[in-house]
Amino acid sequence: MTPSTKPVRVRFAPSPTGRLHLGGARTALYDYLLARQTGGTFILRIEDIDLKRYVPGAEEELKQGLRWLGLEWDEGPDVGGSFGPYRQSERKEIYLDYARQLIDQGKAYYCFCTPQRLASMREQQQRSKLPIKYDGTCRQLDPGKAAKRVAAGEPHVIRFKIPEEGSITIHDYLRGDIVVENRTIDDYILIRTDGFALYHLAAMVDDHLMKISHVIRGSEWLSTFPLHAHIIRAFGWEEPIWIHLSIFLKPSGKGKMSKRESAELMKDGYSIYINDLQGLGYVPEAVLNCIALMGWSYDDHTEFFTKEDLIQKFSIDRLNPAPAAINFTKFDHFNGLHIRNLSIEDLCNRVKPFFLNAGYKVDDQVLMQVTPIIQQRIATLEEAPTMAGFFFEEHVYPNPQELIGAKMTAVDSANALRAVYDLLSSLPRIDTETAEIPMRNLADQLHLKAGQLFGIIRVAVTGKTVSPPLIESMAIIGKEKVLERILNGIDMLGNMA
RNA sequence: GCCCCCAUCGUCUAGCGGCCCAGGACGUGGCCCUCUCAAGGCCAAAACACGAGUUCGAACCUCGUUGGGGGCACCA
Repeated sequence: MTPSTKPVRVRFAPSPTGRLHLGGARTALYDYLLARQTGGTFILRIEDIDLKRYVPGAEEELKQGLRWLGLEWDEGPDVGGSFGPYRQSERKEIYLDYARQLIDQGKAYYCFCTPQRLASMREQQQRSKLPIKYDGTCRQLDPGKAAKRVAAGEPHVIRFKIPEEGSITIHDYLRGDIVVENRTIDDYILIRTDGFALYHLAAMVDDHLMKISHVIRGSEWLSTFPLHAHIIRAFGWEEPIWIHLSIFLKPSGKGKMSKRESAELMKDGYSIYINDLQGLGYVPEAVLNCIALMGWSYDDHTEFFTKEDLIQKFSIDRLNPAPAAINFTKFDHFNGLHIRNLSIEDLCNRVKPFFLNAGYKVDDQVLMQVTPIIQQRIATLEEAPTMAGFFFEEHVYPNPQELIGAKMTAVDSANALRAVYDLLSSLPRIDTETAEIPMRNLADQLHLKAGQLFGIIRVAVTGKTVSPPLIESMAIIGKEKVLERILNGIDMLGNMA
């Protein structure tokens, strides 16, 4: 059994400096699932302490993405909660207070080294192939004297004092114990010259104050994990359960997803950004299903999951720490599965904007009839207009060459179409019941294969060589328009002969 | 360069010492169904990175090598 049958408090803590991508969404999803299945709390915290990196609109996009995926947060911006504020930019003083506590206890110290000095120090270390690390100059300073320099207004930062000797054992839920020598850990800066905290302090303080029980984050934090544990232990706080998720690799499996790689993907109609996925015709159900499976599995064969399934079946015990490459073709497949899992009405609503966007005037009555016959033929919603746009068009413009049946001449084809016209116009209406058998019989009479005959009609009526089932399509288009299009096809063939 | 993490089909993964000459899924190839395209069904090719060790027995445990990844900021 999962150890988390008690209600958890988990947080998704993105910095609003970039867009919400699949990796972030997956972290948020796991947070959400854990919270929902234990009756716990899912918190959204905006990590925007660094105002210099503020990106307008990023927070909004982030929230939109989460909402689109259906990952509603219980505490955070817009919804409040009793552990706020939930934006780090509004918590500056809190962090300063805690940093000063560490100073008082001798667990942190003031540092007056200038950025220039640090840069040249690093350069030298790099040249001598030494580990790159603060050299500890200000660590030796007398605390009293340092305090006086601070009081006098000398620019300074606050650094955490890592013990010189020994090692620290930290525990990641997926990897077990990790032992790190203290001498390899840097005396990281906690508070900058401008008084703002850095992530390392801010996140630990917030997690503690917000009573976070499980920290789920990317494995890029693994290298500063020992520092974080040191900070928490310096305060004497209880540690959360740490779960470091693997990162997402590019589809090739070689290297992490980069900006450049994303641009390449966009050309193929794929994107790692949640807000793009919506426009590309992906349904949130499929996105959730896919990212859930990147690093988590239920058993050796079950792969289709709805959000409710996931809430019920997710378990951190079945998480996999190995990095994973995104497989977009599988993404398409899952999107198809979830599209087929939708009710007709639901699918109508989702597909409509894509028809509108493609410039079609959508008749809702027609759409209701069209949707069932395209449901199993589209992998993304975006494919709907190209597949079925002709249903909403007044006229259709076939390629004359395609009007000629397989192994037939233009004259043969025109004759066949004429016969079809006579047949169909004699019917009270055109649908599978009334037209299927007569049409097949006609093909026989003309010594044609059904496929040959149907092919010609298909091109004349839909304008395309590939379409939903012919007779069902004609039933939707209606007798009048069908006959009109067939006449037009006969004309086109006549002009060719 | 230093620190840390990871390692099963092309990709996502199951496997936690004998059930595995390794199971599922996507993709690929073939067949069936079929008015085109799909969907669906069936079949096939396709992997335990390498080397030592532990053990009666290793994909599973240990060590090393190799490969991949992350980090080394007054970013998060």
